[in-house]
Amino acid sequence: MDTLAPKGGETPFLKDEELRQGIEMMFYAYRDFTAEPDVILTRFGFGRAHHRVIYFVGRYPGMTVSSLLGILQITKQSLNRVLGQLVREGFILQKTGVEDRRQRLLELTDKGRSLEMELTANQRERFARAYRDAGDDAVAGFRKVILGLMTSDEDRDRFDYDDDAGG
Amino acid sequence: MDTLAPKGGETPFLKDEELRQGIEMMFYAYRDFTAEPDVILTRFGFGRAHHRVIYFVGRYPGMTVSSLLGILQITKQSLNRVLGQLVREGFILQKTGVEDRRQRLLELTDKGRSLEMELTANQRERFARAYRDAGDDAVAGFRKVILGLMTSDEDRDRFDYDDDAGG
DNA sequence: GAATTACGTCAGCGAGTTTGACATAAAAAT
DNA sequence: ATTTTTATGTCAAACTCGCTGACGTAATTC
Repeated sequence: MDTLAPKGGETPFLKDEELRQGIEMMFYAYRDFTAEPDVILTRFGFGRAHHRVIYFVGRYPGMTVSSLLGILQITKQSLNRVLGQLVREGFILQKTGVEDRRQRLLELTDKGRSLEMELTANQRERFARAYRDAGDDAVAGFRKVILGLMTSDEDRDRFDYDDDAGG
Repeated sequence: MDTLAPKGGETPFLKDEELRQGIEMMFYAYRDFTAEPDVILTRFGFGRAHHRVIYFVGRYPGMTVSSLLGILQITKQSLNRVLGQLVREGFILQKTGVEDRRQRLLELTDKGRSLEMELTANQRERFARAYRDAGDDAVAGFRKVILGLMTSDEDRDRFDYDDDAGG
């Protein structure tokens, strides 16, 4: 980094600068957040898409293909290439649903759980360090803001958030 | 969403649950954060990579190719296809450096700035809303945590952060 | 019995990344 | 002045990962 200075050094409008910093912080944080798992994944011939599938199946054992599609927001064709690979290679198990036999309930095998743990360990440590260094109040603020960045309440509701909404 | 409940409902270990929520919040927020610009980009036949280039060139006018590579952390071959496209189509201008004539200093054309504004408007609004709803203290906490998620001080130093580090 | 739902699959396309090798021009080092 | 390093660009091949569109099957619902 050499002669780099953000444009508008005289802060003609503080708000814009503040918001742009938000945009950039998201970029840098996400870039670093995914970098190390990506390295592990290449050892298995997998990519980031595999990570996401493994992560969410580990998180919600017995989840359906539909709900996974709803979370990832990709097409079933895109998912199926990745998911099929994980099933064929023994990382994920599909069980026919009991109530609705059309469903294929997904869960990790031991092999899958092992990879999930290795991948997630890094990201957990990253958050543990950031949370510890920032302190509890900062963490509460972080959660408030990042939940506010999401588009849908459906996603926000996955987290126990206490907005002023709760009467 | 149907019968989805995170594994470990009895919170056998609060920490793990807290950290996993962090991981997931990052995923959902980033997914939504990029979704709408992606739609605009397809109108121009561009992708997310073009957005990043346009954004950072707009942010740091006169930046070099090297520093852009340093920020994006991709290979020059990857960058060059995207960057070359943006130059050929008149969104970005390359000027030979004055001090170092090997450098190609990058800046947006009017056309480029116009697209940059359209793309960024959405993300700025998203942050404006999230920041406003969360309040100043929460924003300060958000910044602390998300800066802590980054790997390098070099990136943290792009932001005016007041950690206890500043003796 | 017909319509809908959950899931899968074949085929093709394109963006975006990678590695590796090579080329040119300018600057820096000797 | 020559050599080495730096900044940038380019050719080629491969792979991930998303997309659209079409079609198929089994199970459920109407």
